[in-house]
Amino acid sequence: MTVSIENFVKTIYNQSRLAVVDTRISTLARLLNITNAAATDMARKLATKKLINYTKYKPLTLTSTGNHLALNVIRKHRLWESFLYKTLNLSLHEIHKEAENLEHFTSDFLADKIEKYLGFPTTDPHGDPIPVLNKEVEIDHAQILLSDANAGFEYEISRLFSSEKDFFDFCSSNQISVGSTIWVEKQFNANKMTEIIINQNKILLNEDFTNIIYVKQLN
Amino acid sequence: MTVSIENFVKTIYNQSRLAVVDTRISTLARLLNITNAAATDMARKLATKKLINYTKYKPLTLTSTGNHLALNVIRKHRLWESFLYKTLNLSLHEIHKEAENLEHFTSDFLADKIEKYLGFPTTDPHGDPIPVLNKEVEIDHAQILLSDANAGFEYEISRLFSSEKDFFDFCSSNQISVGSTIWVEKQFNANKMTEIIINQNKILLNEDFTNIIYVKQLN
DNA sequence: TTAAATAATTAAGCTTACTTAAATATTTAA
DNA sequence: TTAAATATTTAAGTAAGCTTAATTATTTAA
Repeated sequence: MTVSIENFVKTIYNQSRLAVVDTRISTLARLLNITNAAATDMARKLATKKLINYTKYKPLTLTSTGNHLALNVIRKHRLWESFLYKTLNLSLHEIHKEAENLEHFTSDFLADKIEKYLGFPTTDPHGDPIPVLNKEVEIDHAQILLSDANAGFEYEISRLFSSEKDFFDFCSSNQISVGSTIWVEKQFNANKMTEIIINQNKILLNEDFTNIIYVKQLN
Repeated sequence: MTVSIENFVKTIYNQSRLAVVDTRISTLARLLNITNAAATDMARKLATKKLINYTKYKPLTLTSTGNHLALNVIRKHRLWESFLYKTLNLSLHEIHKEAENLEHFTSDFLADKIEKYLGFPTTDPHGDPIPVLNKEVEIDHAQILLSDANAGFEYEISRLFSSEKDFFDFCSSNQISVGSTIWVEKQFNANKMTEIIINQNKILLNEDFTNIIYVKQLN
């Protein structure tokens, strides 16, 4: 499989796991930085390879083979992130950028070695689950979006689901990291903002951020 | 730079460092598993990019830019080998195979981090020197080929210069590794074979092997 | 409910890195 | 020293993964 194909199925997979599923040609094209025409071409090609289900003008879905391929790439991505984070102490954004390249040039053999070295971790440093070969990724039901958290409760940050440098820079300058404890002060439902207190500091987050921060209620 | 270009200049570099320099089109084509026609094409292209000096029908040489590129790729290769060897305990051949892919998708930033993690090593687990950015690789004059060693002396193995699985399998099953001590029993000059004693075992090596094993005389 | 906006598709073309086949140059050996 | 062998180059063509431009389908908003 080529890098283009791996990135295409990986993007479909990621888009199909969002709260608002969006696997339209134009969305994939935008995320992959290619034209709609190129995305349509690729869709037709991957359909003949039985990696995706494709009906003209309809959103794309992965076949079970395509799903398997996507999970294999994502597994390697998250194992690399974990490995580089542990050994070289890179930042959350740095590990993502490097893993984005390495994921396509990693043998199953090497991925297994890394997995073993790390002690078979279940999540990467962003809190993203690391797929286990031939197993569907399970949803952690104890975990909810910060935008859905209730005011007046304490939560632990469990996942920072992003690949944007700006977001990670914001997180690190506000001590927002996986494992830290926060107090949800107020949900401004009208303007979709959330006020939290972290280490005595009040922060107001808008939905762009509260929709990618996952938390678990404490006690 | 593409993978094809990086591998092309890397191969020229490696061929130009052999005892018998051979950077002819047909040799490069064979080593890169492409046709002579493709190698000629690439030679013409890289000449316009000022990476190589190319005159029709003549052996290829690297420009200083080409040399720099080759060393950068080789540096990443050997840093990866060292890193995977240390952390994951892979074999000499396994680290080579993985590094062969990873070398092309490693940022300078990541290479620097690995180099620092390893404590700025000067050689990789094969004993191959790790180039330092913007410095020419120095030849270790204390080191000679096993084929040039003198009978009746003790040597330390300092480099196993190969990428062949068969060679590394042979080495590991005969306890030949970088750092081990050997006794050179006899040089059969007529048939280009060398008899050595290692851990009380006599082994007869032919020139294919004694021309890629480097040693340093002890005391 | 239909016109306008948006999205998706098709068609034609480009670049990279190859291929095979044919032509030409260089090297080797009788 | 020249004929044969080998090496290199040139020419034409291919597949992947893109592009732009034009066309067609779908969605949205008046």
